[in-house]
Amino acid sequence: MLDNITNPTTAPTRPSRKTEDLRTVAETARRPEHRYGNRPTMKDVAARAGVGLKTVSRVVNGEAGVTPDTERRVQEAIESLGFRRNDSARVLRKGRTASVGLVLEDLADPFYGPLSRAVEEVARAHGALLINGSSAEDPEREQELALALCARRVDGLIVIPAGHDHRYLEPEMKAGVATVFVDRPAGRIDADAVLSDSFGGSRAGVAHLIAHGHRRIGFIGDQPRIHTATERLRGYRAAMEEARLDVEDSWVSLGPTDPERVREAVTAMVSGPEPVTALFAGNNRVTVTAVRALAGREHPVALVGFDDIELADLLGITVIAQDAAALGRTAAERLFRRLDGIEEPPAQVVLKTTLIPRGSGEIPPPPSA
Amino acid sequence: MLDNITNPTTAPTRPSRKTEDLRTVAETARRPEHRYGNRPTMKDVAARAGVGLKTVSRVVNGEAGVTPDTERRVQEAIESLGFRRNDSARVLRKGRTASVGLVLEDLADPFYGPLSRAVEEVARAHGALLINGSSAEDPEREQELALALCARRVDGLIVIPAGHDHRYLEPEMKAGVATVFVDRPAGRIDADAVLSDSFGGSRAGVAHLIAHGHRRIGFIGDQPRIHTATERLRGYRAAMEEARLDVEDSWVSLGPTDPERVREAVTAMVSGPEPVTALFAGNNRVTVTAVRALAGREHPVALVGFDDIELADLLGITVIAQDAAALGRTAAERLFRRLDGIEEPPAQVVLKTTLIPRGSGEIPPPPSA
DNA sequence: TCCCCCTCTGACAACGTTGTCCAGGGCCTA
DNA sequence: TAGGCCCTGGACAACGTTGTCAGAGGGGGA
Repeated sequence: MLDNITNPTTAPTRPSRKTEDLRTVAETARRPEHRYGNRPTMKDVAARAGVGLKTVSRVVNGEAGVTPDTERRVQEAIESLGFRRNDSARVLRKGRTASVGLVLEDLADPFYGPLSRAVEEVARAHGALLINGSSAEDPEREQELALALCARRVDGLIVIPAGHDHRYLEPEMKAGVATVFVDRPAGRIDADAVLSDSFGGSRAGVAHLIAHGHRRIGFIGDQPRIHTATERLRGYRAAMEEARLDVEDSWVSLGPTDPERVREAVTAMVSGPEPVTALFAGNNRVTVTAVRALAGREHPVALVGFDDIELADLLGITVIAQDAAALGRTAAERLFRRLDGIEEPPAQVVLKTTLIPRGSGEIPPPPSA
Repeated sequence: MLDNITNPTTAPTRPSRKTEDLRTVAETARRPEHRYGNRPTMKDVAARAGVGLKTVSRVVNGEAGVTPDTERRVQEAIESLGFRRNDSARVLRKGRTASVGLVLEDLADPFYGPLSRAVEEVARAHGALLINGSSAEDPEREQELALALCARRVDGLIVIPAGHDHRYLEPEMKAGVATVFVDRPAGRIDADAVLSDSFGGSRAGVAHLIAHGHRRIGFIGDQPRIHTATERLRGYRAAMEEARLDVEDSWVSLGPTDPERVREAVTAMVSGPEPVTALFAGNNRVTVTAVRALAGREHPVALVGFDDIELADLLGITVIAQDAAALGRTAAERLFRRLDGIEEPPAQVVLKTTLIPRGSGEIPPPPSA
């Protein structure tokens, strides 16, 4: 898949007796035009400056032991040739790439933007670049991406898991790729993870609704194979149980979070003879669709959503906020501590969530209910 | 800056007469523990499988010319050693990295998430990975990032410029780094660019307000050194001029888009003896703050914002929408066409914007005005 | 004057992979 | 059975950089 590095349809090796001919072909093939566009190398710089290769290397890397005069000559040669060090070669030689990989679900999701940015900032502070890819919630794609990053020899990997089995990363981790999971724990391996308190947050949100008088509360969440989805459902059930409220099957809906599915689920729960009076939305996408679906209903339905959303303050949406940037930052810091050689057993860090009441969660149930 | 690839404080080269000693030191240093964690190489695989190096390479790359039996032996060796090809070395040898760089302003900005994702998808379709970095609107950081990416020998570069002088990229582009600018044009060099129609969109938005009866319209935009900011202001002025409306100095405010500054600007414009009756917001961040600042005012102020925003439909905010994903996709496609060797003169592609009326832009001015 | 040491410099190998080319063996044909 | 061809496999160099080490040159002390 991620494999089609140019395969420049090599000239058919038709045999020939004349070595000169072959030599010519070889020479031509050896320097295809787009090979780095024939960029100057340190060797070229050295030749131009009339110094040795290693001296150029020293200048480029600011190592000590070069006379000012020599350094100047080298610098001039660098300037005039437009030389730029080839970090690919450097990486090969040094064994560290100064880059980390981030596998997330969807870079376009407003939840992951700040997370990714936070990781990037920490990486930058450590002089590393960030390569990121979206798994689109597809375990196979997650694996493909993560392994491609390992093949690039990223120093570390931050993964927001789509799948539930990460044993495929074991050889990589053993080989020294620092790995931290975020937002969801790793499956079937022992690894660092940084999570939000989905269970606790959800329980608090549902308890909030119960405290405002609701007894019939619906839960709409993501697909059950996603860890946070089931954790949040667990929080919902826990809160209901603690209030000694039964949960009817029709009050719970897990599944894809596309608008159509969510809209249907919302409509089903708030209609009928015995509708729910409040909804708990399992993530930002669900919340958004729920708000749209509920807008303009005559009997307002209370709503609490997991994840904060831009403009939620203006719309008065009560949410359980998690700090995406903090997730990313914490994970990245842990990653770099590992890269700095600190040995600790793998651990899970759980970040607290915050209930932000803004109105939608404080709507009381209709008197009839 | 991006330079601190491990510098493993080399053992002080204290001179010694005993060559054996030095040899030992050298051997130890040659294989520092964390050098790829001593990963197996093709050589190791070859030894284990009892075949030649090149044969392993052939198997790994799925090249023809290996007997099924040999292939099986090699595969087994790969499995049992946990071998994974080192793409760093591959890249060095092949000259193409199958990766592209994306320099944007802020990955956490909801406008850039979809853009970045779109670039990623196109890259993925071409078997390339995406390295991205945020310039934080700092020209120096943009340059640092772009050049670091070039040093990594990315095949191509997509840049959302923060600065106005991109001559620093000329040697890179000459050396074959395909480069496409997005959202804003390149400065002082001739290069591909994919833009939204800031001028036209802004003009249409302001004309929309004028058509609804407004005569006193304010413009709040980003810093004047940002191309889109001045283009949108130009669109504002054009619309006003076409309607033969004078623009008072106090109606125009350009500057940083942090909430404090924007809030002050909004307040200043809508207060006083002769307030504006409508506002045009120069980008998503301004729009958001403007909506907050205007919320709860007794006399509603009309508002049109540049960039669509999540939930804007529910809040009834009229916007000039641009398609961030299309920007990214178009730019990436152009990039890969260049990488495929298509030679065309650099061109600017301008994508249309869409006016989406949702209410806030259709509020008439108060009768008194 | 000679020797030692220190500073600066460059030759060389190595990083792990792939492209080129050659060799050996099996098979087919004459 | 010999000759030629194809198929498979391997030796080797090269990609561009950095670490090691040795040599050249100069200065200072004995």
